[in-house]
Amino acid sequence: MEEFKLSTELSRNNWFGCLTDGRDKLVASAFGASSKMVRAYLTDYLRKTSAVEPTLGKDHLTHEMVRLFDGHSISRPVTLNTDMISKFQRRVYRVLEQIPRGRVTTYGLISKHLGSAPRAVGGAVASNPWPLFVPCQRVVNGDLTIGNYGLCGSLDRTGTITKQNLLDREGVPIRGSQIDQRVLWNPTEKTD
DNA sequence: TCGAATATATAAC
DNA sequence: GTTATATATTCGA
Repeated sequence: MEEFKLSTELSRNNWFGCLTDGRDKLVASAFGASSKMVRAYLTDYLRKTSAVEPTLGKDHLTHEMVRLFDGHSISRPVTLNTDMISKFQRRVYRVLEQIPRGRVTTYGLISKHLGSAPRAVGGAVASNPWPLFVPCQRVVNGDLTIGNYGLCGSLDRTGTITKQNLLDREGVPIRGSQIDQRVLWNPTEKTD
């Protein structure tokens, strides 16, 4: 039976957690105010498909999360374990990975690009298993307000604050709760 | 502001 | 299997 490892780290007044498989591929990540929330969320995520409990350990990936949390880029590439996600999720996350740092796009633009619907895209973005590594914070409302952000599965006001702070540290210009239209990125743009 | 429309995922038959 | 219900949305009246 395959081994999974759960590692956590306290930094910036937040707990960061990574769930990795036997080949050190990232199965899921999570962060939030309490270690209990982060651990519970990740073990629950694992239980969705596998009946095993992860072993506890250390991993450099949590430190990469802190870098991303600070608005920096990661220092070495990460391999994602995509076994648990749907085909549609894959299509959506491929778009998210192309949004440049310091810019944002909207649920509506992504849905147009994929020939889907905004609400369906919202669903896929909401179930992003790799927050920070896959920058779902860069997807905002069509009117360029911040929009929602779930922390360990729970949606509330603090999630939106967290999302705004993440964008701010990435260099996204925000006045009040309005994002500057100049940093809006359209998925049809060439990224190559 | 409020309701319908839309695609996907999940729970419920 | 098929049908209902719930979404990190959007657009028009």
